[in-house]
Amino acid sequence: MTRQRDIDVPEPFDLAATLESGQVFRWRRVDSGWYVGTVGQQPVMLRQVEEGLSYRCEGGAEEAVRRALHDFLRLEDDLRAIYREVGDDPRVAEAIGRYPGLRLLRQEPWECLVSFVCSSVSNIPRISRTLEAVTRRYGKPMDLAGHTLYAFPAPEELARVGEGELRGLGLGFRARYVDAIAPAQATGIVDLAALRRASYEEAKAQLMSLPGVGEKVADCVLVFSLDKLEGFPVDRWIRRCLKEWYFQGGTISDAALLSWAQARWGWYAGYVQQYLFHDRRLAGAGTPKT
DNA sequence: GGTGCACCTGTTAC
DNA sequence: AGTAACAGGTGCA
Repeated sequence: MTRQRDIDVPEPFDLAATLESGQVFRWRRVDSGWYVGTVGQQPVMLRQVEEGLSYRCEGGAEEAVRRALHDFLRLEDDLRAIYREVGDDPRVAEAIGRYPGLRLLRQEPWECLVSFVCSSVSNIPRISRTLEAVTRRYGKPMDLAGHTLYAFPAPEELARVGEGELRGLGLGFRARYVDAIAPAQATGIVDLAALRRASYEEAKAQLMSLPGVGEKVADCVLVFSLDKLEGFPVDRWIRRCLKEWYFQGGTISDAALLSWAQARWGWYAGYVQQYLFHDRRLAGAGTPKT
């Protein structure tokens, strides 16, 4: 039996911008403002309403889901305070002004890791499609209010699949990485949960020891799932807009851009990156080539 | 430490 | 219609 509840959320809050800003790839909009996805292993529906946020879940799970949502949506983050800290930068202020209420999410580290390994030289629609294919094929199916969704397969489950089959699902050259990372997780070579308590540098070094995980993917996993908000993923879009806005289009390495951004924005770097990325991507301001 | 290239594959641009 | 360029990068010479 599906139950519906409401939850208070801090202002500002924008569910659509948050779920559609390229942090998560398996949430989908269904009808009349409702989104369906999973939080933890639970199927959940979310809809923003005037008074806050409504959620639907399986009866009996209401309280657990409420707590999980608080975690997932990072409701403890005070966006107004963050805006005060970084809003003195006109470019950042502009992006904030266009998407007030866009929040970082606190994702399940394993799914987040696989997602961003699969993101390299790809695009959001394709990432969504291939992750959806993987979960349909190997994830446990669940039903909520007539919608079928799938749990993200555990490392042990993906470890049994094999590279060839992953390629068949559309992962391309990324299949080799996932095929190597899954057994490493399954056997505990890297303990993602423990990385939450490690320093940014230590956690990043461990992530980058995995095949298919470089600076950029590591920072995505750190910001989106491991509470390291000082991470600052430098992708094509960010590289381009930073060079253009702050370096007069000059030559500067990704490593230098990263240090510069972290020195400038500190713990808020992850938030700034997400606003700049989302804004730049939707603005479609020219196609970056390097 | 920097540069150049290959890597899958679906879209989009000429 | 055919082809090239491009996409939330990474690994390796």
